[in-house]
Amino acid sequence: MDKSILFNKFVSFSASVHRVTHELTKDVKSDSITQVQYKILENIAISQPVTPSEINDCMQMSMPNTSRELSKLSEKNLIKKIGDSKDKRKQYICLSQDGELLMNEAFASIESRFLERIQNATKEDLKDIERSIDILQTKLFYSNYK
Amino acid sequence: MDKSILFNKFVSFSASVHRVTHELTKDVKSDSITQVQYKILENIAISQPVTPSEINDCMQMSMPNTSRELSKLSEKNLIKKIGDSKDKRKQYICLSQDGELLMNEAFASIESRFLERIQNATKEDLKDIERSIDILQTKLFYSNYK
DNA sequence: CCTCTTATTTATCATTTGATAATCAAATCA
DNA sequence: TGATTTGATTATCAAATGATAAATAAGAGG
Repeated sequence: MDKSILFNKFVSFSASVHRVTHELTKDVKSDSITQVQYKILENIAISQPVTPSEINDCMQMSMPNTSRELSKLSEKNLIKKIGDSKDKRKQYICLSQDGELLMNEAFASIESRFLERIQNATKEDLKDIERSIDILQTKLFYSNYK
Repeated sequence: MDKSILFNKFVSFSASVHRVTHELTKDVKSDSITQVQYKILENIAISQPVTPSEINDCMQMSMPNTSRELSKLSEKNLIKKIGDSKDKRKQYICLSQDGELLMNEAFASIESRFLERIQNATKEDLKDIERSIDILQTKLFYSNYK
């Protein structure tokens, strides 16, 4: 098996994934927040509660910038900060009610576009898609760190 | 088949793809260019020659901004602009020698990280991966427009 | 030839993002 | 206790990006 060919397929495949996800998520974010802020909210939504440092690591930005964006999200009442009772330096970030609402809407809109995209797929196709996702997720796009 | 479950898998899958490609491509770009400029070069590298408008569509930016970034790449001698002999409004963009060099280095570095990632995969795994990519590319991450 | 459209560029602007240094307060540790 | 480390914030700055209006210049169609 020629791994170079596989690499080429990988390159064009990930380009496709990026293009399609961009298409699906285009304009779903409310105009009141920026792209990074939306990404942060997404991050929080998926794994809340999180500490600013964790967000920081995932998003690969610097602490001062993370902090700044979190403040902005806080001002907009989209997140809540909850102090750790043990270690008073730490905080836990959750979505506020408004934040939950915003993200639910966003996800709903993405899901409906997704369903549109697979509307013509047969039962067989869907099975294939599911299996393929599972395979790639475990064998190629796995995570190194816990 | 529950399409909602599939949607959830899709969400976590595309997050994985983004994370992994980010890992593979992290720091491969030379410091002399910005992130967008690198993306544009990637785009050109894959489908040269391209017109500014085409880049524009793929990258989903506005023409004035595309034009600006192309000029910058031109100043840095990373691309060449070739006029269309028929339609003098059109141009074709290619990588210059320096540009080719830069992108070859980048791709080589990405490829070596990619190979590392699949180094423990068996022949069977590789076959599975390849088939899965093909399936997803045609059935899920297909392109709508030509 | 005159208009209309297309492909691109120039100029300008506000906003977002990234990076750095300095500060603060709480925890840890010697 | 005093020094150091950790988690987070504030302030500031330069650079990158995005958006808009306006200009240019060449095709296309009547």
